[in-house]
Amino acid sequence: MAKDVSADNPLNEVGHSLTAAAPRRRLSYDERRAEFVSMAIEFFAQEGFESSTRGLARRLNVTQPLLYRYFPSKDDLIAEVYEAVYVQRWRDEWGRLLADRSRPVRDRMIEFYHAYTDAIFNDDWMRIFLFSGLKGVGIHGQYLGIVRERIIETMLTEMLHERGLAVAPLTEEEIEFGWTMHGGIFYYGVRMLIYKSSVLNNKTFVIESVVDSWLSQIETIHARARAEG
Amino acid sequence: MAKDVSADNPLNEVGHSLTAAAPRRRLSYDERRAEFVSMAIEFFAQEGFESSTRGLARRLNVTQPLLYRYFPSKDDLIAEVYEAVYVQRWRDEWGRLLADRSRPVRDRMIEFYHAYTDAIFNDDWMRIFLFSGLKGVGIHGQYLGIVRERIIETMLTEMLHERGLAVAPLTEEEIEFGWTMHGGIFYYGVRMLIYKSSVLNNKTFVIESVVDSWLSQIETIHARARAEG
DNA sequence: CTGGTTATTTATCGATTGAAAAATAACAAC
DNA sequence: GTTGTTATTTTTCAATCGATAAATAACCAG
Repeated sequence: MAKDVSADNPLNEVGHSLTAAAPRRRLSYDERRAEFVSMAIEFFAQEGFESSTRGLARRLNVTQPLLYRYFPSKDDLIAEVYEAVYVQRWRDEWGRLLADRSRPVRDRMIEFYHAYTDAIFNDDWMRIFLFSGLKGVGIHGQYLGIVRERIIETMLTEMLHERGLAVAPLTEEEIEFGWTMHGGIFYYGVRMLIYKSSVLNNKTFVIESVVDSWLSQIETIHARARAEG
Repeated sequence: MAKDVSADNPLNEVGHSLTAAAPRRRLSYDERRAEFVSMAIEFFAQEGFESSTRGLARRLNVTQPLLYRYFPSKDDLIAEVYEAVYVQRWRDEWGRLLADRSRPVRDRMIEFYHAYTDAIFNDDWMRIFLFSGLKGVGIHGQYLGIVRERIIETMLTEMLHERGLAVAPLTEEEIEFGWTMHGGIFYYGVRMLIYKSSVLNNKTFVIESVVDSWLSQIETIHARARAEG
């Protein structure tokens, strides 16, 4: 009987390893595991989390059952993908940057949004963020809580402080208005990376115009919210 | 041999039709078909398009092969779902409302966004919109083209006309700035319906503050874009 | 009631899925 | 080299997938 070269087999038709030319360096268990997670991020971001473990193994040039040596189940692997994307790519210095009162708030906000969008405006991050939202993954809510606390509320507090306005407590209206600024910038990334629309190739313009637009109105929001409070 | 009550079978354990109490009225082929599409919208929006035709049939209280009497394939059914959501829910009067020069532009924009969000701020629409974006479905790009043409560009043209400013041609910067307003409002719906965040329960506030914020800045954008041209 | 037509179910197919068990290959220590 | 350990593959399974064909049930016109 002819040898069954099945889809699970990472060898090519003549039976030579596809990686023979560059024999894989022997990695530690943890390094190999991290390598798998890293590739899984890219794979699931492109193909969706419903894609098969066989498809992932093919991309990794290994057989599908090998994945089960490193991860108990597909769901556990997916959980690690979320963790790697949401937790590991968050930079604590973003919060510190926004709170640095030696600089004008506008400068800080613009610099923050440049750094933040540098981190999230890529296929992997954007697609996994939307996938996880649609699937109701718990870590998603935590992430948005952190954005609110460390980004939205910090920007509001700093702006009100700079203008000598009453800060605490922030109103829900002010925070919601902060989210609309955040959403305006975020949606630019969605159109570019998810919908593949042809967008204006000028991120600086988008960030600055949204921030300036927001700054021009926040004082009115502030005053009205307190008056009606 | 005992009767096999499989998952495909819409009868319960004792063999009685689950709809026996309310015998289904005999519908025409087209009505029945529309009923299936309508339920499919809800089903796929909740479960994702990777969910099985058996799951859909279970919700419809019919057997899975019956779906293939009305739709040649799962992909064809999905295409009809997109059609129903994207095409049938679009209201041509939105464009006319925005172009009605007997009223102030701000009023028109706010009324439009109330009507538009009334149509799209629901689970079905929002989830299918995001699902289709992630899957790269073609109709998605068409839809965004229509939004740009009939909404974004119309609002810009009307606003510039009302203020006696040069209208044609609109610059890419002005249009991109229009998208940021749209995105700010859209993201409010995403947070509410996709991420299930607790948002401010005041859609009017969100619409009016975003529109006012945009109106306060658009003239600056306009002047700068023309100067740098 | 009878015959024909349409709607629906039953039964089944081959392909693919996540996962487990067992066999083998690669490597390190001695 | 020999031995023990780890990494990887081979083989296989039951469940589930989209889809087809055949059988049955419901309905309508005469």
